[in-house]
Order: sequence, then structure tokens, then C-alpha cells
Amino acid sequence: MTTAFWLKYRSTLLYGLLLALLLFLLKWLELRLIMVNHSFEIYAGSIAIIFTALGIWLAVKLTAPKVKTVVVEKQVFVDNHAEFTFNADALQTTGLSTRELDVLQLMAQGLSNQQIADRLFVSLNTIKTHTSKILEKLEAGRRTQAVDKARKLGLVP
Amino acid sequence: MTTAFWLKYRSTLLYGLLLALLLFLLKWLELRLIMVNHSFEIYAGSIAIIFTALGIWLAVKLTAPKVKTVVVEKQVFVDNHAEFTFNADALQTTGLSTRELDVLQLMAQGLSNQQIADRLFVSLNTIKTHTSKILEKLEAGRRTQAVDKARKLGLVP
DNA sequence: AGCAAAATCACCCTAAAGTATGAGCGTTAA
DNA sequence: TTAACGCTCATACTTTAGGGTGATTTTGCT
Repeated sequence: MTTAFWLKYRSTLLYGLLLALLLFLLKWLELRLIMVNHSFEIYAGSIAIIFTALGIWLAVKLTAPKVKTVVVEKQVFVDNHAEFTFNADALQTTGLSTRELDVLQLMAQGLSNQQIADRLFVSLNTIKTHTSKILEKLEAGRRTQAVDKARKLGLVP
Repeated sequence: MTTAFWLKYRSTLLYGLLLALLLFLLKWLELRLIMVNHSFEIYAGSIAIIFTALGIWLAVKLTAPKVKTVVVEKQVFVDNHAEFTFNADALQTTGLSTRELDVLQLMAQGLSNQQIADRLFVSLNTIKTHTSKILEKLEAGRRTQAVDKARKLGLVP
């Protein structure tokens, strides 16, 4: 299948493609600059822009998957009705993973699976898998019920 | 094994390869350009700075300590649904009818349309009509979103 | 280095939710 | 009294959600 091939070598192909584009661009710039004999500033600026873009792209690519939710500790005997206090114990007992908690929180905000997928930069099928496990672990049959239970457990505001 | 090694450090190797290729390319360009222009120092300096920054950034990013999920402790589940004050104003502004509010509140408990229909002794189609109007009046696209909005408006606990 | 868990994605299928439209029926206010 | 509104129900259709299965990749831990 073409889709399977694409999925398998997507990263490599993208890198290759990017490299090819850069090569082509540099070659083109060189030819232009030599012929017209323009100043180096333009050339260097172009290079700087290209590499800045590359840096940004790399930064996004590298840092996006590394974000994780950090649960800080909670104090006791705070009987605040107004604010939301995250219940770390419930997270343990339910056995929800960090990613599942992410999905659950977005789900509680009324987002569809597709919207959650876009927000987390993953595919719809992945979110479906996550939601299935969430429903299973929270013993809910629908997402609304899962959200309700999660709210009562102190997992979402 | 070589395959395991490749799999493990594939990304790093690719990045390294990419950088090496770019370096080679610039070196090659340098040789050609130095013949026709002598303000190469500015160009080289800029590129050097950019590359240094990129290198530092890459090094930092690649070796950055990953944020771990630390669930520390404890404790005490405060029943945070202590008092719920119904917001009559919101009921006015949204224009929800009494029956629609009934459906909305059951909806917020995670019941399906069929379950709500059974609970209120009406048909499924009736609940569907109600839910449609609820979504319309609350400007929501899904029931989870409607529930979230209703909660923020003080219509449901 | 190797294992286990988590995360990712795909495909197929069914169930539920949501959209659109129309219609009958009772209450109420102009 | 009639126009407006709320409640009820229907039919047909599209979209989203959920269930089940299997697979690969990433990551954490020993």
C-alpha cells in the first residue's frame, strides 16, 4: 500500500526532501549572486533565514512530543469549594496514563475526538484508542459519563 | 546489533548527517564565492554564529532531561461539590425551557438520549429534538461541550 | 541489552449522536 | 381567537462515538 509506505518512511522522506530543497535553494542563490554580483548581505541574510526556519522547525519537531504533565503535591485540610484541587490518588486508583489524562481533560472541555487529535498532533485513531481505554478505566459507557465521573473524582475541574 | 543501534540513534544520526552535509555545502560555496568577493568575513561570521547557536541548541535539546511525571502524595479528597447555586439569570439569557433544562441536567450526568427518554417517559425522538435545541441555544456542537458550558453558566452542578 | 508499558495508528463494524424537516396538540398572551 | 410558544413525535439522513483487533514504535525500568 502506498499509505503504509508513506507512514513507514515519512520522517526519512521528509528529511530527504528538506535537504534536497535546501540544496536546490543554495545552488540557485549561488548562481544568481555570482551572475548579478550582488552584495553578500542578501546571501547571508537568506542563509540566516533558512537556518532560522530550520531551527524553528526542528524545535517544534523535537519539543512537541516531550511535553508531559507534572502533578505537584497537594496539601491537606483545604476545604475550598471554589477552586479545583487535582486528586492524585484518583489518578493512581483509576490507572489512567498521562496521555489518557490529557485526552480526558480536553474531552471534558467538550472537544470532539477529531479536535483533540488536532490539538495533540496525533491521529484520530489514536484518540479513539485513548478514549476507549479511558471509558474502560473509568467504567463509563459514554464520554459524558466519563467526564462526569472524572469530575467527581477530582480529575478535571 | 547494528540494526538495534540504527533504530536507537536513527534520529541523531540523521541530524548529524544533515548538519555534515550542510557544512560541506557551505564549504564548497565558500571556495567559489571567495574568488569573486572579499567581504567573506561577514558572511562567515554570520554563518558561524548561526551554526554555533544551532549546535548549542541541538545539543541542549537532545540531551535535555525529560520532564517526568511525578505523582507525589496524597491526599484528602475534599467533596468539592459542596454548594451549587443555580444561576437563574443564565437560564434567562440562554432561553432554555424547563423541559430542556431537565434534559440538560440528565445529560450532564452522562446519560444517553435513550436513557433520558426512558427517565422522562418520552420517546427518543423527543429527546433528540430537545438536545438539538439545547446545543443550538448553548451554541455547542456536542453534548460534552454543552455540559461544559452549562456548568460554567451555573445551570448544572 | 532486554522486557513491559505506553503511545501511536489502521481497519472494520455497530451504536449513538446530531441535522433537517414537518406536524399535531395544548397553553397562553396579545 | 389566533399567533406564538413549548412539548411531543416521526422519518430520513449524516456524522461522531465506541468496540474489537492487530500492529509498530517509543519509552521507562531493571
